[in-house]
Amino acid sequence: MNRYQRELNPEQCEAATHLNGPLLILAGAGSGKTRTIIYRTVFLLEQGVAHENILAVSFTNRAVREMEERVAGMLNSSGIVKKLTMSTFHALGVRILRRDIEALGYPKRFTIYDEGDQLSLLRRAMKEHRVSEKDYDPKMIRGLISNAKNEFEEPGDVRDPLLRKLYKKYDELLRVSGAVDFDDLIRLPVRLLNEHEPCLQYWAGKFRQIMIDEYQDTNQVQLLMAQKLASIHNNICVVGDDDQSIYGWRGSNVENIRQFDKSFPGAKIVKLTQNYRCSGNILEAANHVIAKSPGRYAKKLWTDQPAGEKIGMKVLLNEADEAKYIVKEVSRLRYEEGFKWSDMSIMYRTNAQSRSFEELLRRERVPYRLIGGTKFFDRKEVRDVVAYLKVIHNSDELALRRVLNYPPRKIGTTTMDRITSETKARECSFYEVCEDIENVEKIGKTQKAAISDFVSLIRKCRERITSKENLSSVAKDLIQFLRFHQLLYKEYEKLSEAKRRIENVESLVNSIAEYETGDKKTSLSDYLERITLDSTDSDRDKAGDEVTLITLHGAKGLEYPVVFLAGVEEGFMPYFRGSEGVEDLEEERRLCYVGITRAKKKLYITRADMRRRFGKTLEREPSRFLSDIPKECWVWLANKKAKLDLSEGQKDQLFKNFFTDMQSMLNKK
DNA sequence: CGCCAATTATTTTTT
DNA sequence: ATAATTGGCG
Repeated sequence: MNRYQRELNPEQCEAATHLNGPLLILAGAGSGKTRTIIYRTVFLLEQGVAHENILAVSFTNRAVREMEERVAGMLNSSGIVKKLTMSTFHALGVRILRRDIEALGYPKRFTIYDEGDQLSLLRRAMKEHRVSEKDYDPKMIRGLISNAKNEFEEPGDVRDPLLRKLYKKYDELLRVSGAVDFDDLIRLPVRLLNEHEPCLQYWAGKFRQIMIDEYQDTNQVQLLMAQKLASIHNNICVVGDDDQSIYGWRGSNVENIRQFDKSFPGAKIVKLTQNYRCSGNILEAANHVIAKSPGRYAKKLWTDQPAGEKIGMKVLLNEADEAKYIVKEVSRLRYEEGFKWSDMSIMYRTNAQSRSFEELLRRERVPYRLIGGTKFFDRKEVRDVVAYLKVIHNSDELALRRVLNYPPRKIGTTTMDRITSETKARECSFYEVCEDIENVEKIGKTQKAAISDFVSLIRKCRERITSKENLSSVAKDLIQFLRFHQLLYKEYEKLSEAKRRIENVESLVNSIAEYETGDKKTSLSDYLERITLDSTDSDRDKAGDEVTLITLHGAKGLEYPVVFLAGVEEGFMPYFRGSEGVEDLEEERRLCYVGITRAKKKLYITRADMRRRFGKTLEREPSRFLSDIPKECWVWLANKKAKLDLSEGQKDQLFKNFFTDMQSMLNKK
């Protein structure tokens, strides 16, 4: 018996030791998916596939890091892992583009625009075409353009004349800015692979073995990319679970995984159906919820674990009571049942639901970490500082427009518009006009002085950076010089709000300093690219002993001994979007399934009868998915009586817990 | 152009 | 409920 047979179950082993031809690994929730692909990577290396010929792609930086760490752990060498290409789809796209993008007429040193940048650019496109933002919501148009790009449609392919016009203009603006958006990071590499033979030869030749994780989340253009990359060696292994496809509203197409053997003829399919995560009752409930889903691969997860505890259901009066109940239960599990804080997770559908839990957890001094919400680098105050860095880096016009009058320098729309028209007259960049502002007509004296001060500020920062000064110290001085703190105090009435934002600005400086420590070569452009491609809060992954608050989407791929599914009501699960009602009921069902299958030992399902939303009180009904959970799997939870008579062992535990709590509190300060 | 008051949107989200 | 945006006025 070899190592693979010994350490994997028969299905996992079959998948891990598959060598040639397309392979689909249908990996049910908790079926040891990651384990299987780690073993397969090692297997490939053992079979003599060279490191540089292996590509592993996933969606999130977190998943990539996990894969890297676990492969390194198995090989006892992190040096080898560096030669494997493990990457997100988007980071891989960047690599392909950095090599050959000039063939498409973009500059080699293109910049990457995130969603916010996209929106600013689109607004300008709409302005130029005199399309009113009142008539057409830029966010919606952005979504439509994004859909078109993800379907690999060029502007000319778009039916709707208005959309065609805006898409075209938007792409033109990207081009003159020397920028690409997130969607382009997949779409343009596909164009290169299609149109530029040397590019195809290089990449499709290089990757003899390709693995793609979370394949159920791929969209049309990602499928095209996969097909192109696999077109020479035809060794593509995708891993995923159609039951966990929850990103359809972002353009992912569950049919990609359901029709895998159509995209890659002759594909072998291996199903991993043994679940190692959930106890019996939890898995039983999950199986019943998902069973109704139409068009899925037939598979029923099974476990050899005992039935375990039944799922606890609880109905509360309102969201405050729901939070009270859960937080009390969390504490009880910690102090009476010996769970760690980090064993427990509270999950909900929308980020806004986290608030009531946060407030109470803070009040009760329960350590928690909140995952998701407005991402760190999307916060206004952080974006403002980053915009300065972008201006310093390459005079990026969008960034420049953002900060030219922030902090206020008496430069308003009139002046901005005049500069814009000057760029057209002179056929030069926005920044170049600013540099030569003295010779621009019709600009006020005050404005001219302000702009030339601004330009010399940027110049000074550039000089300091080219003379190898630390980025973080330049940023620090810049913030001080701009009197950013005072600005924030002025901008926010609430002192606590201003302080929070100042903290964020400080965290940004810390993030730069952290980036600079270590022996890797660092540069401003590399830092900026990193934060657009990997917006992971640097402290998000550091695991302390904390209760996790997370949305169902964020929880995919995670597991906890104890899960609280909160707000399991019509409106949240399934989610009602505005007046349109449910967007995709089946996807909502899958989301519910994802939530249930996160729990290993204990699952609580709670809901409230009433809820305040946008300041109005609403009556809430139980989620329709609850009726699919068999009666034998769950029980109503009563209010717990305080336990008065503790055993000696329990008292001892309580004391220990108290002690470690104090310790961690002190460490934090 | 800056400031204040009124108005309006915001609550799925890997990159 | 709250933060961000917009519109009118000085």
